[in-house]
Amino acid sequence: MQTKNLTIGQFAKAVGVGVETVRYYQRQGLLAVPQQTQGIRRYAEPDIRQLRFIKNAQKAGFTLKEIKELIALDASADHERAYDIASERLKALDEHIAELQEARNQLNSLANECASKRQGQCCAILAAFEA
Amino acid sequence: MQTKNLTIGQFAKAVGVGVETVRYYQRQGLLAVPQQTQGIRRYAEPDIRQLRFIKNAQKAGFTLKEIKELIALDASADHERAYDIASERLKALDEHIAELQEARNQLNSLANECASKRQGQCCAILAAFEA
DNA sequence: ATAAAGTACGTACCACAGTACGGAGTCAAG
DNA sequence: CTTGACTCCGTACTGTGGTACGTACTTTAT
Repeated sequence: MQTKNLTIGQFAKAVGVGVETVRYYQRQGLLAVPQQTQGIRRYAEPDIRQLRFIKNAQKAGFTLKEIKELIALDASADHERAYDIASERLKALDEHIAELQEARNQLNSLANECASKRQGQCCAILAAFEA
Repeated sequence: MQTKNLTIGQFAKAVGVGVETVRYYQRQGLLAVPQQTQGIRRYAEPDIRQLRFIKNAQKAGFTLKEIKELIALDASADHERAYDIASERLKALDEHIAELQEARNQLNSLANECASKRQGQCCAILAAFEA
């Protein structure tokens, strides 16, 4: 048997989330709630793929709400809309990355400055944000 | 007069935040609460620099709690600790950027894939996250 | 056969970073 | 000298993404 063999605990562990998170996603309508057999639900491959999808989309910066929309789109095969959403997210992602890059560089030069003149009453890190 | 001339509304506007945000930061101990004259507080340059500092640090990914610590460090001149915090944040920032970069590239190739074969029942975006 | 571990479900709670609201006071312009 | 805009203050509420808790039931190992 390779289908419907996982309990919620094994299922959650397989994807690296907590049991409560699985239940939370189910409540939010992000994850299908499988039929229960004698009061216990069983999870299988499709469920794992679904949960992984959620986690991957989350990494790409989608909110759970957006992910829910994506899932709905999957069902309705609204290709156009999915593309639009992805493009939008891509743009936002690029902007966000650029911002972080900027912040990173700023912080980096501050830290270097601080490291080099390890004597003054500094502190460049604290002072320079104020500029 | 160029000192203590701004009301909270002008002050907030000068830095691009809401009045309620200013008050929130004051409650959180991130922003000094100036003396009030006849019931109205007045803000000046140092306050603006302080608020800008908070906003800049936030852009670098510091939480308000961490920013509060940084401010306290500024007062105590704990140079060492500030450097450590900055280094830590820098590392986290690099990791975060790498993650986003990864997610971005994945999402990008999905979107391209989707755009090129604009006919199949696709949808690569939705399908490929599942892989 | 019983104890420990796991599950289902509902409700409550958490951190984070604000945002909104209501009442009372103040200040500036007409 | 009143109207409207702004301020102060406290408390409450929001959204996001979970986490925890208690009760009842089931399953698994001993």
